[in-house]
Amino acid sequence: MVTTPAFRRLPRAVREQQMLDAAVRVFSRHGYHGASMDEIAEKAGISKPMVYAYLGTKEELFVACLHREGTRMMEAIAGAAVPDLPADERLWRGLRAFFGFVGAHRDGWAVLYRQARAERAFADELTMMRARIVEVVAGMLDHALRAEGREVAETELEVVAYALVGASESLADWLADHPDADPEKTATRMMNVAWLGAAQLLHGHTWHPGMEGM
Amino acid sequence: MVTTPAFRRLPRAVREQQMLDAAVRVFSRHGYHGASMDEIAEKAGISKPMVYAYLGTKEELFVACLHREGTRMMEAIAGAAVPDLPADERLWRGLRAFFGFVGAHRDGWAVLYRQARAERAFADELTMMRARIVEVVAGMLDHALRAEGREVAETELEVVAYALVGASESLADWLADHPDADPEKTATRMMNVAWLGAAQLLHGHTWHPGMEGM
DNA sequence: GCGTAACCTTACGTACGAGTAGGTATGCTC
DNA sequence: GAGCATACCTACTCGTACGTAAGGTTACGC
Repeated sequence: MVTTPAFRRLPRAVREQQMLDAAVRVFSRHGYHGASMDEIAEKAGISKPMVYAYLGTKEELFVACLHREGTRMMEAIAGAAVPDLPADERLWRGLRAFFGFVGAHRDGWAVLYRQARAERAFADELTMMRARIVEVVAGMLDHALRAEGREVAETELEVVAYALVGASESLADWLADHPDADPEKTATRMMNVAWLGAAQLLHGHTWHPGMEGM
Repeated sequence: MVTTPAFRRLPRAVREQQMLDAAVRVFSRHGYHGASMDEIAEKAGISKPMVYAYLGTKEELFVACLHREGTRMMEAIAGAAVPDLPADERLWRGLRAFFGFVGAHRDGWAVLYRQARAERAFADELTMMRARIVEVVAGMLDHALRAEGREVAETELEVVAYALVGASESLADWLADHPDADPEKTATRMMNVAWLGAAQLLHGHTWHPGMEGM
């Protein structure tokens, strides 16, 4: 008696994606520690040893999730913020893509990101990803500055870029916690804070202690 | 034979503080889950049942840490940002106090910010604390706006405030990871981004889609 | 049609860490 | 200096979940 098995065998590449899908869902629901490999396997419709065979330990699995989702996000942003455009146009498109992505993956990306920050083991991975974005933003600012004949120390630039990226991350977090919020509007608000502040810097205005009330 | 005991008995209040000190250190080093009650007890120079007797379960212990560090931070900020000063002066003093606190209590900050965010169980506590800060910042902006006869929707204000708070948190995170960085300088940089951007808003300049390159 | 390799499973070892039972010493009060 | 409350300890239970050993099943090459 040959019963057609409910779930056919599938090639490795397909299963891996199913596992990653399940892992992202479970990790984002229960957190890194709260998630169990058993549940991930179950949600992926597969047994636990397969997960270990394909994606390795829990830690490696989480890194794989982080990597896939992070790459997707980077691609979404890179695809939108094409070079050879004015800096503000690029920034705007980049922000819109970023918030669009986060808005579309509320359960996935934002939560995964939050988890990664808490664990020392993933700090490096995270730092590298953020560094790439900060570099891009700093590059935009630098480009715009040079176009106006100004120049700013690299560290200075980096810290400002870091602040802008941080503000975006926080708004992304806020977005993830407010399901009915509009990503587009959020991006506009971020653009207001970022660009108006940056524009001031571009025009040589800086604030320093002792000039309060001016 | 009466050997003087190496560690004398201490009143409850003192031991509780020692336990909290140890807990903050351990939590910030290994994360909420990575930390073990045994290690916390050991670092506090006491045995585990005492921790349970005084501060309760692991979760309650963490909340106690969160509460103490959070209160300290709030007090540091509130003590600096006195009312009845111009908005920018208040913002500057608040920022300086904030970054000063983080610089001096890097462990406490790590617990508050990185660990508490990851765990759903502590999200509420965190959200409330942040909400209080956002409210204060939004109040500053609102005050400054009214002084100039302008008015902005409350939601708008809140999101901008949220972005500024987020940027500060990120820079604080950066500060925590760079032991040789100067809190004062970091505060100045944050002030630049925040206040120059906000000043633009105050003067009625806003950015909106479609005005790129202007 | 048959072997081989890849796919997939059940069932387990094991370690770690939260929380507790029950007992000992110390200092304070009268 | 007896009694009592409080500080404190050693040594244990027990659940949970990571990671694995060893064996069954399907597809595919030849």
